[in-house]
Amino acid sequence: MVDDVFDALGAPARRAILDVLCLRDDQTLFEIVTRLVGDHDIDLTRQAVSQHLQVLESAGLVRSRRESRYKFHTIDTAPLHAAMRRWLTEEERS
Amino acid sequence: MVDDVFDALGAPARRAILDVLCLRDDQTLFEIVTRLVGDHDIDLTRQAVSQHLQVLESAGLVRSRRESRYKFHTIDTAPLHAAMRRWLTEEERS
DNA sequence: CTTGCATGCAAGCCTAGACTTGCCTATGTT
DNA sequence: AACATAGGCAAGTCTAGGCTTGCATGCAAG
Repeated sequence: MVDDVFDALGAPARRAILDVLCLRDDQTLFEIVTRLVGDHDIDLTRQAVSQHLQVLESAGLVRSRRESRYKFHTIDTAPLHAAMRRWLTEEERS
Repeated sequence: MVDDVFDALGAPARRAILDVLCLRDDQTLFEIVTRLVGDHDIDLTRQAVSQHLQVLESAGLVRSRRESRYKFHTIDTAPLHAAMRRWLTEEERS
């Protein structure tokens, strides 16, 4: 579970997707692609971003909600907190 | 810089190395290899572990100290703290 | 000074996974 | 009905990097 989080964060493209989702919740696949190209100079196809979102979702870092033909994606930082405690000392875990 | 940290954490073997270094500081390459094989069922050659240590060191997650023919490795969690703040909200950064 | 131990360097192999291409489904619009 | 939009699926390509192999270096002990 924690390993999935670090594997997901291993790809720069997925970190950029989290950056995009961090600024605004409930974004569709097309919105994310548009912002990646426009704001991050990352030129990926829609399918590539879709696959990255699947990885992020199965790692628990992204939650999605289907609404008619749209699918809205939202970041979930909870798994991040759990993952980071792995190498912290006792007092650092606060 | 922060990207280097996440790239370094992307490989399971490197996370296991950090696990080993987390339990005890100032371990040599051979000690780390021995503990990986014994405690983590990770069977890597000395050279593989050495290369992983270089990646971890250039990411700032491991500091090393040379003493005659031994090289001692120590974990440094400071870059972790900086990296984790990337997707946290304002109040979460505490 | 030879032998053994701890590590470094360089080159090649080889697989995981990042990315694309092409086609398909579903929903909304006209 | 046709058409456009939002997304999914599956198969193939191709490169980064994880890992190995072989040799070199540096230090210590006998």
